[in-house]
Amino acid sequence: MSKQYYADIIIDISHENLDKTYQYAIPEEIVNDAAIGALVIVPFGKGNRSINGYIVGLSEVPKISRELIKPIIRVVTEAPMIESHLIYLAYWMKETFGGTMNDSLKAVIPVKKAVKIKEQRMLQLAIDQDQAKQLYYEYQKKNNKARVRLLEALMKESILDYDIVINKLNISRSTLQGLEKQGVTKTISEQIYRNPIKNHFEQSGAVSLNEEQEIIVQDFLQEYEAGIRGTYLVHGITGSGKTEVYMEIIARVLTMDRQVIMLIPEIALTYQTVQRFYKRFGDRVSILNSKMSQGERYDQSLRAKNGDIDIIIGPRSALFTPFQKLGLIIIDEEHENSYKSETVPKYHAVEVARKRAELTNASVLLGSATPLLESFQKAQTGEIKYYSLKKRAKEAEPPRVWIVDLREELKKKNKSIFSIKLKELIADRLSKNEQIMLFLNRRGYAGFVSCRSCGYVVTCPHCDVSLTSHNDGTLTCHYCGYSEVQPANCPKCGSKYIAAFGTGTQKVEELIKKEFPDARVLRMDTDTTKNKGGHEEILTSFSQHKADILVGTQMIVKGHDFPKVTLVGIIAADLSLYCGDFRASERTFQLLCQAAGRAGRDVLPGEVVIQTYHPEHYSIVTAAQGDYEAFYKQEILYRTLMQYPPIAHILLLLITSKEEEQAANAADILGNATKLYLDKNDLQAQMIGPAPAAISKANDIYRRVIYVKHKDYTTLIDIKNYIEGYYSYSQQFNGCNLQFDFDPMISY
DNA sequence: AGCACGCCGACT
DNA sequence: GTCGGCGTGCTC
Repeated sequence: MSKQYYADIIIDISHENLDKTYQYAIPEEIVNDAAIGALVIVPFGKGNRSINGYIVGLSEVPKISRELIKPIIRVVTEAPMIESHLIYLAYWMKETFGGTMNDSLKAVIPVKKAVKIKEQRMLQLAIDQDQAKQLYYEYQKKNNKARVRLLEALMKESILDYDIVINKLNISRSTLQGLEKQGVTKTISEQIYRNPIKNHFEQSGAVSLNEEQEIIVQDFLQEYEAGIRGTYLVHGITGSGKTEVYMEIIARVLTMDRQVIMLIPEIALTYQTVQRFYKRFGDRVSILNSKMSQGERYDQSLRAKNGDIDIIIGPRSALFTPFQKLGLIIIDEEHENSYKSETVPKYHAVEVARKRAELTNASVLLGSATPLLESFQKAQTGEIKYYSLKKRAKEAEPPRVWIVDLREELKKKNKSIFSIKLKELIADRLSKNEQIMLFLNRRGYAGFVSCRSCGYVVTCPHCDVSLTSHNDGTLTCHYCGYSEVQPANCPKCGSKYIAAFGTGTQKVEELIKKEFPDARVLRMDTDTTKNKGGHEEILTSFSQHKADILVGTQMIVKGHDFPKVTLVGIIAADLSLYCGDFRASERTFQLLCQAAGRAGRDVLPGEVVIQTYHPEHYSIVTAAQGDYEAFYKQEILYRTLMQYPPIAHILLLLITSKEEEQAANAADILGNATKLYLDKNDLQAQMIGPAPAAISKANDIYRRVIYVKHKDYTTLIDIKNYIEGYYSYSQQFNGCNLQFDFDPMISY
């Protein structure tokens, strides 16, 4: 007799109580078909009624007593469903990026709870008032308390919300069922799709492409129509018209009866972008964004599944839109950090997109002005196909870039945060009535408060970070939101010389107002964009020239075109350069390129001032020249030397616990286990740690990290699997949490 | 969601 | 006793 296998199955009934897995036995004759993701029919409940389910896990061990486990009736092999694809994708994500199957399923399958929100169920009388009255007395006589309660309510209000009836009126489902069967009441469920797009746009046809764009479109489509599928990278400088290329390609893919997912960074999901797509593709397009309710998101995925739409535009999560005939996934600005998930499984959208495309015979199109080093390297080796767009679509001249050495400024006795050059150019633009953007790289450097006599820094009592000072005299923690009043005296030495240091956006705004009292200044940061439309509001009023200067962080350099901006000032370019992260140079380069790209988008020529203490650093020099390839050559050298991604790969283990000792112990144990595993298997991997994380405490939770470096990603996955197994079988990690991150994009 | 079990008042 | 209404809890 051969071995008995078991399958974990999620039941295809939309109900919270059933939102878990059940174990079924796999009959021997269907073992080969019972793969993860497969649609199966299983007996369920007391009456063993046949119900659809999906296999989400396989094992050889029964989790409950064997007698209770029923066998699977059959595997449905005829029609592979999108659900099967997505569940398999979830399984692949779990294996590749770590975490449980549950974590992965949550990322991939829209929340089941949303079904309730979507289905606005109402309860109505199925009989007229007179009959109702009669029944009412009858029930009263029979002392049917629940029925009396319900009828009373229904006679007063002819239509009631189903949930209110159950919860507020305390009517159980069995009561309702009885009445429904007798034809006293009826439930009506309306499925109202919430189409997030309210306005109707005028349709517009194809646009004319320039030669560069045309070549890319033709080449891509030629391969596509020949049935070739792959990954493509469009490397196009800012303003080179990548979006037009996408639209042409999308239009053609649609005519071939395939559907399209287009990912864009949340921050770029502006009215402008969406509008362009609606104009071109009408109501076959839908969008997904974080401001939408769960119900709205669920609706979109349902519309996609039913084939009511062909294009979905959205952030990372749109990757899992259940299109039946997916033909193309586009990832715009593929270098953006937001494409990496911050929660388990910590996947990167580019990798998952390539996997999903592989499963559904689709192509992937990546676009960026500053591609991920990973992607560009793959383009170099030919693993993905490379296209470049070098011309600015509007024939605008590239901006003139000035690198200002801040050390020289000090020598010239200029103590202001604005260099002489920058001040001169600001004054010039103000006089010409043109606009200016001042960009501040805020990372870990927003006005922390320290004592000038003893050096004490005010830190968050719950997190291992310094507090940030705000104009209203409070100090806030950006990790947990903790806030306190700024002390007048140093809590440690009592000195009154305690003040905010560093340059926050507020500070820059203040200083600008001092230097140029007549300039109208707008500030954009997390403070001013807190309320709903804050973001859009500020950008709109700036584009309408209601202000001369826009001061802000990262967010001002992404998306949005401002034709009248002819000067971009980068206050301190190297703030992101030495943050102890192997991607620091790459990120600095990206930010500088983006910021520079904001200047002179239209006919007016633009200028950029980069202020830095490291004018000779290659990421600053190459960014000033707008030379990606030069940057790449330097950076890949560094990555090779240090064995960093994409040359080698990194597996990060994050161990957290409310107790510092527990976290430390667990990290030590896992460190030893890892070391043993590496030695035993003779793996030439490098292990760093265990050590406290850079942010060693966040929200009162202590954090330890272990890094493992190795040439092969697959080896790291093996290591992860081993540690994951070790961790889950061992009892000694109570109160701890373990997370994995491959080739991290953020510092821990 | 669907089903059964057990409690309770009412009726024969 | 027994029947029907009603609430609750479980489903591999």
